[in-house]
Amino acid sequence: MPYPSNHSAMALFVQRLASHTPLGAEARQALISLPAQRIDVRAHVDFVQVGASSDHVNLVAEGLVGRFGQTGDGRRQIVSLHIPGEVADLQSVIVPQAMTALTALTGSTLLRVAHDDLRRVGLEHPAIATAFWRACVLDAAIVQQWLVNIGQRPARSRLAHLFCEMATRYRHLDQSDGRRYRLPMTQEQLGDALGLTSVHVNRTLQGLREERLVAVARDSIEILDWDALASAGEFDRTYLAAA
Amino acid sequence: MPYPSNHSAMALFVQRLASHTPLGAEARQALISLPAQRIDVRAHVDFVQVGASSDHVNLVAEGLVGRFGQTGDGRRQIVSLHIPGEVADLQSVIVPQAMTALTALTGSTLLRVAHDDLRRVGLEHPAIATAFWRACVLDAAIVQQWLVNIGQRPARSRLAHLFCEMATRYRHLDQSDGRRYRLPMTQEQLGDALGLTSVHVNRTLQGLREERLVAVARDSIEILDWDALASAGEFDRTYLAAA
DNA sequence: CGCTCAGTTGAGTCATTTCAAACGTTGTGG
DNA sequence: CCACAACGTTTGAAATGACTCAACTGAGCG
Repeated sequence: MPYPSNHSAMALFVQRLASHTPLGAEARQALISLPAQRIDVRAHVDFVQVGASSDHVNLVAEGLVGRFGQTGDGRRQIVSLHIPGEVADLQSVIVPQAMTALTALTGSTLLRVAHDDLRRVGLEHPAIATAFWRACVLDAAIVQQWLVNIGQRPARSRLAHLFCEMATRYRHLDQSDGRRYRLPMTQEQLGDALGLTSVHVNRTLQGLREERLVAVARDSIEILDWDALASAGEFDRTYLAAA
Repeated sequence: MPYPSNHSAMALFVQRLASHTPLGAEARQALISLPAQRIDVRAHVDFVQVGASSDHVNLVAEGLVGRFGQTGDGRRQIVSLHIPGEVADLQSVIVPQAMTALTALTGSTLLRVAHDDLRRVGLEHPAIATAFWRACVLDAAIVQQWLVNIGQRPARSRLAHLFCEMATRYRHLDQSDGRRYRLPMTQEQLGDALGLTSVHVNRTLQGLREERLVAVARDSIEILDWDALASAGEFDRTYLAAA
C-alpha cells in the first residue's frame, strides 16, 4: 500500500497549500517542523464530538475521515470526506467549537497540530494565513457542490458525482491513474454522504455496475468509463481545480 | 420600511465582523471608508455568473440575494441566502473565479467593494484578515447545516428549519422581535433553496399554516409558535451563535 | 383591460424509504 | 481448523413522500 507514512502527511498538506498560495521555503519549513502528535483511531470512532471545543486540528495521515452533521433523531449526514494530506477541521483554528463531528470511516491515523502553533506561524508568515483561509474556502466549495448534488440530482447521479470527485482528489495523492482508488466506505456510509438509504445505495450501485461504468470492490472503486460516469454525475472538475 | 440605506450596510457588515473578531477603531474606520460602488439589481437578475472572475465583492445593502449552484439540465440549487449587511461572495477575495452564481431574489441594492482594497486593509490590519477568514468559516457552517437539512429531513422540517434560521439571522438586522420578518421569496425559490418542487413547497406550507406554526404573507413570514417550529425543524441556533 | 407572474389544486406516477429476512465474508477464540 | 459472532451486502414486498403534468385562480401592473 503506497501510502504516506509518518509526517510525510504534513509535507503533503504543505505541498497542497503551496500549490495555490506561493509559500517561501522558510514558511514551508516552519509548517513542516511544527510538533504533531500521532493518533490512531479505529473505524467508526468519533474523535471529535459536536459541540466540543478543541485546541488542535486533525491532519489525516492515513485512512478516511468523515465530517458529520447530526439530526435530532440520530440520522447523520456526512458533509465532507477527508483523505490523507488534508486537515479535516482547519476551521477550528478560527472557530474552536465544533459544529460537526469527525469520525474515522475506516481505521485511520491522524496528526494533531496545536491551534496556537498554527496561529503563530500564520502571524509570522502572512502567506500561510492566506493559505489557510483559502483552504477553508476550497473546502466550502466542495460542500456547496454536495449541496447541489443532494438537492437536485437523483441517486444515480449522486453516486457518479461522488466517485468522480474522489477520483480527482485522490489523483494528487498517490500515483493512481485516476481510474482506480481506495474508498473504504460501507454502503451505509455512502448513504450518509449522499442522503440515501443503504438499501437504495446498494441497488443504485448495482445499476452502475451493470452499465459497466464502475467496478466496486470491497474498499475500492474502479472507474471503467470515465466519460460516461462524469456525464451521469454531471461532474465538472472546475471547483476542484484549485484543490 | 426600516431598512439600512446608503452605506450604513457597510457599517452593519463591520459591526458583525467586529462582534466575533475584536477590531480596533482604526481598522473599523479603514473598512467603513473604503470606496464602494452602489448598484441596483432587479429581481431574478444574475449579477455574477458561474465561472466569471470578478475584482470586487458584493455587499448586500437592501433586498435578498441567493447564491446558486447549477446542474447540467438547468436545475438550480440555492446554496445560501444573503440579507442586508452580509457580503455574498467574500470568498472571491481569495478565489476570484465564481463557482456559484449570484442572483437578486427580489429587487436589491448592492455595494461593490474592490478586492484590492480589501486585501490591502487585510494586510494593514491582520485582525481584519482574520475577521474575513472567520466570516467565510461561518458562511460555510450555514451551508453545512443546509446540507444536513436537505440530506436528512423531510419537507416540513426543511421549511421549518429555514424559517427559524432566517428569523435568527434577521434579528441582528432591524428591531424585529424575531417573530416577524420580510422574506421576499417565491415558493419556487423556496423550492430551489430546499431541494423541493414549488408544488410541494406550496402544500407543505399549507400544512404549517393549518398547524398554526407560521403565517405566510406575500413577502413576509410570521412565526406563530416558535417552540413548535424550532422542534419541527430541529433547529439549534448554536451554529449561528457567532453569526 | 388584458397580460404576466405567483399561487393553488387534482390526479397519476415514480423514486426512494421502510421493514424484514437471508446471505456472504471476515476475524476470533476454542 | 472449525464454529461462531459481527458486520456488511443483497433481496423482496409494501408503503409513501415527492414529482410531474396540467389546468385554473388570483393579484399586480402597464
